[in-house]
Amino acid sequence: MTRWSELEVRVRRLRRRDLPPDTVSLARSLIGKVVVHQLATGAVSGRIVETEAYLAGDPACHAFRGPTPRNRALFLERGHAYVYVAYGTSLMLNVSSEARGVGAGVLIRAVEPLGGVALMERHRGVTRLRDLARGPGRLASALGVTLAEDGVDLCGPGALWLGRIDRRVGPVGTSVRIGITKAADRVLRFYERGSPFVSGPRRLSP
DNA sequence: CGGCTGATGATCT
DNA sequence: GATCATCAGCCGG
Repeated sequence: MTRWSELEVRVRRLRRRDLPPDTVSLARSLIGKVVVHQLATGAVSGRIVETEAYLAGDPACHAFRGPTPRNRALFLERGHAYVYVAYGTSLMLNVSSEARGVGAGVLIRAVEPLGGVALMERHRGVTRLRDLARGPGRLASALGVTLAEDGVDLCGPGALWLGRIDRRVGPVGTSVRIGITKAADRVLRFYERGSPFVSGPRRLSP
């Protein structure tokens, strides 16, 4: 019989059928779900508290101008990782969100640290819990996500996967997306109200 | 805490 | 050559 330490939480893998088959529903439904990464040095995990939807036909979506070497993972069936480099320094973790051939995804912008906190602190070089994975670049760093994870199936048997835990999800708020210039007025950001682990200016997360 | 700035390099035109 | 789905650090209130 498996024993769970007091501080550890049971996380069950999400199957593809657990993911809503459209981008907006997926972005909303990922709030409260969990990202787990099993590394050689240990497992890290975080509870998703903030996402953004990037739709098919959306000028802000990287897939807007069609497939390229960078964005090809956005065109995979929903539930695959799309990882890319932003501003030359930060990696962004997304989940592809539509049928194969349709380019769209959900950016995971922030997680509440769950397991492997010491390892995440090491990855980030900071110890303040609130700052470990608040913001998409920090999140990828904390979870040890690299370009090697681009295109992996998050619903498969791999080391990087999505899960759920038995815990209440607070009310989900919405706002415009952060840090973009195209289609900047569309309300496609989702966050858990009241979570201190959400990124962005406070006025966007009342 | 909010606002601003410079660093930084991959990606595509 | 332009454009970034960002971050850390610094400054003022």
